[in-house]
Amino acid sequence: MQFADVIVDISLDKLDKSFQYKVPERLEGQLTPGMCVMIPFGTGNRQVKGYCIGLGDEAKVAPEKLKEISGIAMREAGGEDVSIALAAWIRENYGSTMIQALKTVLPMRKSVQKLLRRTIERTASREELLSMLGESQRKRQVAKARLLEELLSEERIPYEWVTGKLNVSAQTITSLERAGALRIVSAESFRNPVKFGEEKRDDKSLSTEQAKILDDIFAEYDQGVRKTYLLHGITGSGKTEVYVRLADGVVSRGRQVIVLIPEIALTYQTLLRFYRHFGDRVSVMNSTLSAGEKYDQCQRAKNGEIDVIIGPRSALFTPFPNLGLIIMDEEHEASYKSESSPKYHARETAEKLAELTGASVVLGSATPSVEAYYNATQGKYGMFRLTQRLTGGMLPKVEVVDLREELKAGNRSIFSRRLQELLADRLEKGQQSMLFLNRRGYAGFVSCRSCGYVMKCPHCDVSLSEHYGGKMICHYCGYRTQKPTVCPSCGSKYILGFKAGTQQIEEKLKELFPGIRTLRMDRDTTTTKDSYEQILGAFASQEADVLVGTQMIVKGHDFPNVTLVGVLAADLSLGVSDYRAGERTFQLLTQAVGRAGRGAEPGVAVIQTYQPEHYAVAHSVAQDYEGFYEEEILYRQLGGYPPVMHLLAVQVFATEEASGRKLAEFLAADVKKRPDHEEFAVLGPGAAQIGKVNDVYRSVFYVKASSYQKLVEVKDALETALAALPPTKNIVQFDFDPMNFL
DNA sequence: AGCACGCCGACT
DNA sequence: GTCGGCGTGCTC
Repeated sequence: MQFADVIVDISLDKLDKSFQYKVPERLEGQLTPGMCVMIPFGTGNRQVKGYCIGLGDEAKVAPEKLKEISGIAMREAGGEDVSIALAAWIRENYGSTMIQALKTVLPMRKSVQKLLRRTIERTASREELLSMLGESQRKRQVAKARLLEELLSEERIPYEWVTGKLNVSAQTITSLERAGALRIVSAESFRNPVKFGEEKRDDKSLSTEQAKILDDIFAEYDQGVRKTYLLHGITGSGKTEVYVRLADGVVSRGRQVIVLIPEIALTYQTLLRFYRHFGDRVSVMNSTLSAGEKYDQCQRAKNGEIDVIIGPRSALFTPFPNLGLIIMDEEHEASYKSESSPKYHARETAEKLAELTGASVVLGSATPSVEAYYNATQGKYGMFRLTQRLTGGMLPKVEVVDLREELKAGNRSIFSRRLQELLADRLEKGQQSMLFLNRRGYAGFVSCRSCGYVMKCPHCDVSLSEHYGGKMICHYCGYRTQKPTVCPSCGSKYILGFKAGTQQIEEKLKELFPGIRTLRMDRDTTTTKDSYEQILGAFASQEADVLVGTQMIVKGHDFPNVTLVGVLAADLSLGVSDYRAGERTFQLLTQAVGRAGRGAEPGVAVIQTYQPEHYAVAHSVAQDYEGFYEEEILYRQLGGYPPVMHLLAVQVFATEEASGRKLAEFLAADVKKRPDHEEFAVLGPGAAQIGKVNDVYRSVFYVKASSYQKLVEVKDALETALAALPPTKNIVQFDFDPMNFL
């Protein structure tokens, strides 16, 4: 007798587990994991669709409770089996439950019931309702009364609102429907959520560099070659135009295109380029869309009504019938890595999806991720460069200020003398400035103000973080030590944790320049979706002289009147306990520098730093990506970090501190005693950087290996070990090559 | 989501 | 006592 684990395709969170069914003899051998099946479900045995996620020959519950699978469901057009194969791959490679993986890949299914956008409409007159209300009040029918009262003031109410907030059950609604008080109306509307302007084809002529890229890629494409290309193009070199032409070429070959853009960079300017080319054959997905609108998008994609979709990470799962190309702009962005389980990376997932559908992938960036560039140098990706600025705009002049010299000269302000001088000059000329603070460093690494020495862990080559009570802790291995009172390198007593916020900068600025008009942008001032646009809009219309902000301000719009960019403490992001610190710093500095001088006036960028000689700082000043990469990859090789080696973070979340720690220790010990333990290293376990969030304690340990596949094996073994353990409330999550460290 | 079960007030 | 509404919990 064979048994199948089936996930019920009811878009309900509570059904977040698999159910076991008997496999009838006629289906034995036919049924494989990943297939869609029809099953009798619930007390009424109504037929619902489900996904078979595994087979076994053991019944996990009382066998007499098991029902039989009715049959194999029809394969739906639109590549649903591709989605399921992709979900299975995500589950295997990133570690999560199949349910979580399916929910990620089939997010639209969640809104199926909202397809029926059900609303409740009043059908009786007010008098009739009032009499009904009186009657139900007499009968103490509280639920009915609640709904009737609501109907008196509102003619139509969304169905979910009634069942949700009003807490009126379905049967109460139906009984009122029978009484003639209301009607359930379901409407399905298909509309493009983005309005587009004039459909004007712009026939910009291409540069020779651009034309060559298109020619080369399409030459290979037409020979049936499918691969991943990395497009390394400096800002303003016309990457977007290349994307549009690539998409156009693939669409004209009868296939569809997914364009991934980090949410924050999803500007109207970029979208307009695609609209001009594709009109209403392009669709945009963003987080402001309702579930119903997202469902509409998917239906339109499935029906072949659109050729191109633009959106963030999740747009990858648009079910196109014949996907031909995936474009990923700003490929280095951290937002391409999912922060919730399954913690998939859109770049790798895009490559897998391309493999499943026979598509190509184009990655683009001005500052490629070390992973992507590494793959390109290894010959895994094709590589193209765009080295010319099309607009002819001048790259800004970059000046470096050594903050150690400032200290020696007696200037202990956040602003160096040179920056103050330039700020005053810009104020006088009526030009705008941007001041950029890297807030990542806020959590306090410990450095010496006199020589720039940063306290590091002796085992991990990452910075130690200062904790309450003068302790310094390494979050990789749990090493801890007392904070020294004098710098171990030069003996100075100016060894301090670094703390400075955008608010303080704004205040200091007002002290220094009375009457200055400032705008501040950070997580505190951009709580609503609109506030981001509002602040940028206000700055663009010159309502302020200076914009102070965190990393947010280095992306997005161009401000032609900005002629000065100040990076207040370039190395703040270097002090983070994270092997990506150098890469992130280089990317941020390069982007920040690129903000200056977008208009006719030439710009200046001032980079203040304690470590002007650090390679990430020095190379971004020189705008030299290759030079940076050479040093960075060497560091990754020596330290054994991705992409040279791979890292698996095993994170344990627990409501009881001791129980979570015990589980982490048990799992780590389990990994350490594997027979192949020489092929990897285990770091930890230790407390996570943020040890407790929402009363959940976090422990973490890391497994490091040169082969990714080995880490997948370790993860599989851990999953097996966990399944054998008595069930606890503790949650274990896996994160491969993590971007954010817990 | 849908369905059954058990609880509780109302009414012949 | 019984009827019917209402909340809760389960669905292999």
